[in-house]
Amino acid sequence: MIDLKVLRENPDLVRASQRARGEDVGLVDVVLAADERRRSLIVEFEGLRAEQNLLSKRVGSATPAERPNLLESAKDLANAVKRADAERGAAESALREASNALSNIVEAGVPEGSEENFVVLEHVGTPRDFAAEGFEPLDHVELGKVLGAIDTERGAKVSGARFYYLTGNGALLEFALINLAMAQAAEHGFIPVIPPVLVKSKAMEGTGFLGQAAENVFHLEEDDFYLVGTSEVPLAAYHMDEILDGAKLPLRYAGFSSCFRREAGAYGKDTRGIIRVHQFDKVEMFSYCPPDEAPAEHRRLLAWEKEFLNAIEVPYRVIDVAAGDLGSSAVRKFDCEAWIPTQNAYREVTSTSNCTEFQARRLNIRMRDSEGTKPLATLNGTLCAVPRIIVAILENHQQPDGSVNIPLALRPYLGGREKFLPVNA
RNA sequence: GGAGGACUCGCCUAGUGGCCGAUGGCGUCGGUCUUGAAAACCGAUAUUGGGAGACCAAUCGUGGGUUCGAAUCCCACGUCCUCCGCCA
Repeated sequence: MIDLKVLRENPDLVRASQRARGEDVGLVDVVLAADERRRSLIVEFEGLRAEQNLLSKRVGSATPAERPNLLESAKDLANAVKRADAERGAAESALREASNALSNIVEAGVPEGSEENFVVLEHVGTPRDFAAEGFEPLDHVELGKVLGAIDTERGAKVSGARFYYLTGNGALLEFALINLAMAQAAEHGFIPVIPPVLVKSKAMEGTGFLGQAAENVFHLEEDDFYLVGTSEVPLAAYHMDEILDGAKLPLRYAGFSSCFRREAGAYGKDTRGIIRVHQFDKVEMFSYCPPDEAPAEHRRLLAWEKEFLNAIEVPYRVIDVAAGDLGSSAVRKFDCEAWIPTQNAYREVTSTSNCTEFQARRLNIRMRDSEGTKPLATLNGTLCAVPRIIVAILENHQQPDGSVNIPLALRPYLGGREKFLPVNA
């Protein structure tokens, strides 16, 4: 939810933001009207209520003789108060609904346009020249088979499309990646967290995933639970309804969890392999910080993402995502895209978003400092989304004999091994 | 699953229909005293909304209800605790 004060004082800013996102600009006026109506109904209700409070006090101290008359008018007033209260309540929910539909106000400098209008900020590393090395690289599905690491066929047999088993080397590689990521996070002061992956609607809604992203969320009808698509959700909701001590910010958490995504609207996209799957594990960074520090914190999260990608030694580029491709909570988003040789393309492996006070307002999370209490900023960033990182490692570090070199940083977590070797079928 | 009990301001707690936005203690902050600190003493110390403001309104787990008036009475739900059963 955006700041209604900003909306009232500078509606054009919000209109421009909606336009940049390609979202409904007219919503701004709907929200303004709802806000207007709500405030006038509050004034009406409170006036009546104050009158009633006075009258009630007089009833208490009235003599038996004057009591019946007072009670008579008090009764009328009580009805009027009840009516006004109901109208006020309705106006408040109308405003909430309308303002919840508004996306966060995009940061100045975000590229205009939609998905394809991103701006490349930098390239890190150089893709290998497999032709020069004299062999044709295998894709991660084939490598996964050769190494006994990924079993997509049995994943499909047991659970359907977009499911897979990580086996042997694949499973060990996941554990190593998680350990490396958590070690890095802890070193930088993140508190490691293993959160619940089933959450109530309040958590899902407050994080902003029940709006435009709702179709990608698994919902357990019978128990009214939602399966999280990222530990961002339970990490953001962790401090729901709390006031945090400003002196202890930024507060940083690194959450490890399974993530579940319906991938609706992705029919036919990335159907091969484990680039786009319904279930995967991920280490996610999450930060609560003062609003004025949010842009700097955003850059720090990006730097930590790069640190991890540097450690696994794959070429990647960093992009500044265009306004039309931002989530509703985010004002700006940087993605890191790893080079995938067999696709001859950079593919998203991490993503970091600055959500400013948008989520905090919805989740009722505030900070207290010398200036009082106010909403704080929340930011998130991927540290390690396991399957995509596995794809990047296997494809980029493969050797002509089908083996895969293990990046130096991962070796301590794999018993010192230097490479994954093909297994006999 | 069954039976009881609890839920009040950062923490603990008083409060059974109007004198209660709410007592007291702890903690925190400010002051007096002190070379400094501690102790003692004095004072301050919830949140939200409306209003330019004096102020006004709301909030005692949540939502309903009774009443002129609810922290207080009634109903439902939630959370936690204890006991019993069941499962491991």
